[in-house]
Amino acid sequence: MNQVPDVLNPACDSRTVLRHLTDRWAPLIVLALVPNALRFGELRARIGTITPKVLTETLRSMERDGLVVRTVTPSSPPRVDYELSELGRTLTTPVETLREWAESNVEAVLANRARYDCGHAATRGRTLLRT
Amino acid sequence: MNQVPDVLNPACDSRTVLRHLTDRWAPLIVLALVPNALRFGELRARIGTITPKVLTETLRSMERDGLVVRTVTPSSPPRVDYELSELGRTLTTPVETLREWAESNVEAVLANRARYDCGHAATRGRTLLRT
DNA sequence: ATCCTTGGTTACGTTGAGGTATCTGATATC
DNA sequence: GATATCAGATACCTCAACGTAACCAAGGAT
Repeated sequence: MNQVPDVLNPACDSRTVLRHLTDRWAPLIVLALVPNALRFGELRARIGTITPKVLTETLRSMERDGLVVRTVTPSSPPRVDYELSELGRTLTTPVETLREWAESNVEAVLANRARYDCGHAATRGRTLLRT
Repeated sequence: MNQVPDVLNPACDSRTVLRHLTDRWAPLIVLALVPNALRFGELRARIGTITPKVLTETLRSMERDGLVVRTVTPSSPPRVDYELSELGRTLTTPVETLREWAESNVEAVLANRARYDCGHAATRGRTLLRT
């Protein structure tokens, strides 16, 4: 359909894929699954603040996209493992790159915010550049 | 405060930074500004579907984080240019990496979705594995 | 005079992602 | 029996993000 996918083209499906990758929890799930497969409960604990409902939803949609493989072991208490698919594993680099940026630039960003908030309490509203 | 920033730690600020990077429009704005600075209207046209309100909001918060520099030229019709800051430019690689993933895997993802939707229309609801 | 343009602002309405709370089904253990 | 475990399901609610529509100020062009 589209000759060359282009995220900057609003009609291109790649934009929805990008959006999906940048869902609130998807990057964290990918990061959590990079080292090894995890069970539902482990994944939940690893991420810390996600609710079971949202975790299920996000995992389902990632499974649908073929990023994650869900394996059910029908034992006495059921056991369900989630792991990155082959395609999902190719996300490792992009997501890790993002993670590294975030982690190594938190301080800078927080400092910028503080400076901005401070400076704009004074110059209130109008963009200076007088004359 | 935090010794080692870790996105997988719910309390770590790096998580909010990551979340901010994955705002709906932020990645697209970064991508649009990589080649060169753009005026408000150009940026809007480049992205295609963003409303002025949301564009303003997103640009303001990116300016606050020190990712984008806003330059006002008080001419007759006002002129405002937006460009990536030095810090913002360091986002080029992470975001481009994500973009490339999205663009080169759209087809695969769409195919996976189709297969999933098809296979699960039949097996409806219950996880098979009968007996 | 009036219109056009640029880069917004403001007030308002909507929606869907995400959260909360409670429940289930199958075993297994106490 | 009673209770715990695991992996969710379900109903319901909230809120912040996002969208829509209208408006504005200043100067230049017509």
